[in-house]
Amino acid sequence: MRMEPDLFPQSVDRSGLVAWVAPERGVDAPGGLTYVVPESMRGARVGDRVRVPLGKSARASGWIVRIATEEDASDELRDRGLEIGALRAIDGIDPEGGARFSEPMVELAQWMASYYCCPLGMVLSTMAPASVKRGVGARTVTKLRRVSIDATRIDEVNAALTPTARRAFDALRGVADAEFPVERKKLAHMLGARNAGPVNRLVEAGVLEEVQTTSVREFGERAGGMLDERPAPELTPAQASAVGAIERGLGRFGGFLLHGVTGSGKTEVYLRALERVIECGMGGIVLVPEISLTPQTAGRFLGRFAGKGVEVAVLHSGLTQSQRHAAWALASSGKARIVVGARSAVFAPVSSAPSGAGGGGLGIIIVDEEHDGSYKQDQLPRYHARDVALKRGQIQGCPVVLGSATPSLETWRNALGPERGGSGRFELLSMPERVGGGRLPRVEVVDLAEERRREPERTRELRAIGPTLRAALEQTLARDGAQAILFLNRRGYASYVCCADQKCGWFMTCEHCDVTVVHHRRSGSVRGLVRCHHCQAEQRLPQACPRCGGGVSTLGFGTQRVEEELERTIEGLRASDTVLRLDADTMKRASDFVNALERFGRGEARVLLGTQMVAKGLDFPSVELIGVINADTAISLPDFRAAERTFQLVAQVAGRAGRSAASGARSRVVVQSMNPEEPAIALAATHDYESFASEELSVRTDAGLPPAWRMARVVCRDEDHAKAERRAGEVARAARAVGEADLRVKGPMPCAISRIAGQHRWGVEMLAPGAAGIQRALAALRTEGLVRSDAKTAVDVDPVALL
DNA sequence: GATCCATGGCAG
DNA sequence: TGCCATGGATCT
Repeated sequence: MRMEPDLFPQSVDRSGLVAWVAPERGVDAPGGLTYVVPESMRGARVGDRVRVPLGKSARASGWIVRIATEEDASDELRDRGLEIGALRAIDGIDPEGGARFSEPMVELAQWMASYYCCPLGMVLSTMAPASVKRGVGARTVTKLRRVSIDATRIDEVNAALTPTARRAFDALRGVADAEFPVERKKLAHMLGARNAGPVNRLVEAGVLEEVQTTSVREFGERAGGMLDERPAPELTPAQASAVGAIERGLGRFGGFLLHGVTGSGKTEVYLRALERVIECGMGGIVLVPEISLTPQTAGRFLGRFAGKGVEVAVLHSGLTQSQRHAAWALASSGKARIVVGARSAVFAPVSSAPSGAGGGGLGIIIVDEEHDGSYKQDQLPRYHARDVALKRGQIQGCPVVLGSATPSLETWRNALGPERGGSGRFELLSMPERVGGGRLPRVEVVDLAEERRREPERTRELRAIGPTLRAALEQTLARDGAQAILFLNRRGYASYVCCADQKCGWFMTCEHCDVTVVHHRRSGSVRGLVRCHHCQAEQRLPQACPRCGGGVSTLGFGTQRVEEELERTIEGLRASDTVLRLDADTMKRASDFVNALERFGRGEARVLLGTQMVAKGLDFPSVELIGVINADTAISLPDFRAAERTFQLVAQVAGRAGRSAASGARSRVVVQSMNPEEPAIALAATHDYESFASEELSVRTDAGLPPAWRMARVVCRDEDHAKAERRAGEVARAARAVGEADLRVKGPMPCAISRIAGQHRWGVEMLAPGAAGIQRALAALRTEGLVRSDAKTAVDVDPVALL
């Protein structure tokens, strides 16, 4: 038998400790793999990033998630069939980066790994930015430290020094301990030397010694950008009472729903709560949807705290790797006590502030626009940042404030008392009025069918913008400087490519996906191309119908086509550059978006036309018209949340209007719809969230759907249709066999989009009255290896989109 | 009968 | 994730 050197753990120096390590990738061993802690790593702590041997000869990075003495661990290991003597040793601390976690964060990771069915190491890996793990932007600097010298040796040392070095030695005594370790140049300057020479002599004489310190480059412009230093306004009674409630909740866990209509001043409430947290010596995290993390938003937070000497780290997608690392380090060291960022900022190391920096830990987490879908990650681990924020608040004992004008039904239900069908878990803070007595804009819902009939005979062509919206737009443009925002949730030119002959009924679909394709036009090309919005595959626009040989036509309006229509048909928009189109096709990078918003803010364009991107948080005082070109795009999707999404979208877009006193009175919101009677649209138009929510909540409760019940979904993918179906079938059968009371298992069934990028998709839905039931069922399946999340299986707990 | 390659289980 | 054992399919 051949002996591997690694099989002699007796030969490693051991500290009598074993550590459980979660390797960064793949390995789904609950609780991690066990290793011996070598003597050289005596001080190892939970959360340290280490290198470990894995498999025959490979090495992997991972995190220590638990440490115990060999004695305490031996029984447990024996139960698992492991001998302490056979354990391998940790190689050492990962030399590449300093991504270590505090114990509460490791606890959070363990909860996520179990709740979202994801290997622990993978969770930890997503919790730290790649640049922090790899040490991008970190540099090692040699600094100097004072060595204590016996008084009797002072003369001896002096004798060996040159006169300038002797003077430096004298001056050294006057330097405060707190200055060390210090950089060579800086010390020379402090000692009054003209160059590093005398300092080097002192090193040679053994009075100073070199130490290696790693630091992350800091960026001077971190407080730059748009500083919004408007003075803190006086609070409205509703704001004051919300701030008061949050203040009373500081220092322990508690959930709050700040339900405030658009323009009710939610941000000011966040700022006040943060001020209190800072006064208490703690820090805070503010989460915002990725799309609304503009300099405008960040500037509000930076501006308020810049004057108070409190640093704010902003984590946005436009940062370079080393800037991201720097921002992380700033939070971790306690220099920045407030972190503003999108989804992944929920993991920011705010709690690990050293007490010396005045950081007593995490004092509050704020989740703005909590209903926003971008808080849910659509890759492993499929976590929801709002729910992770709540768990983190629970672990670290701080309040979590969820803010929205249109809360998700999940949150709404948690904020309602049991007498109204809720759980009463959160405290509800309502702000039903706009700041400064502004009125919510009056919303006109126009019936598109009716609008079409009203079109004059001579323009029989189909237009996206009906007479009412067109007239409103022309009136707005006639007023000096007034601007309009138009919203359409469809990219491209035309949404469908089909046979010109309706009797034929052919619709062009993607070769690789079970979806229709979208027609895009390119400048300089008349025919353009068709693109699949799921796999990005492109084809030429066909000239003839492949089924009957007839002509090809296109149907439906995308933003591209509406832009063209605006410039062609609206008086006052003939000149180029007056319409600014904002969608994923024109906005390739985060900076494009920022630039576009700045241009619109300066009035360089009169009309902003865009998709989702224009619905969120924008606040432009000269906007006097909001148009929703088609409110129905989401309503017929095969997803039980279709109505909720439609309501949120219409209400959010409408809220962009009349936000300044001057424009308030003139502001109009026009919503075009084929289904004006639909409650989601009609109630959004009257800003009646509560009626919509209570109606929708009772529908969901009767149907046994979230949020009344909890859901998890397993999707099996395979190139081979039969295999995908078979694997989904096994999952469904096993789920039914778990024997969990009240567990409803639906499927196997083909997903709403049954094929994407050549992969057939079959799903299984599990529903249970509470999260615990879902968790028990998933845990059982996980032990059987049926929900191992890999390239072919996706487990989605609390899914937000069912496509 | 030997060899190639895809698949699945496993790593402490 | 990456490695290796397994076994079925294919070539000589």
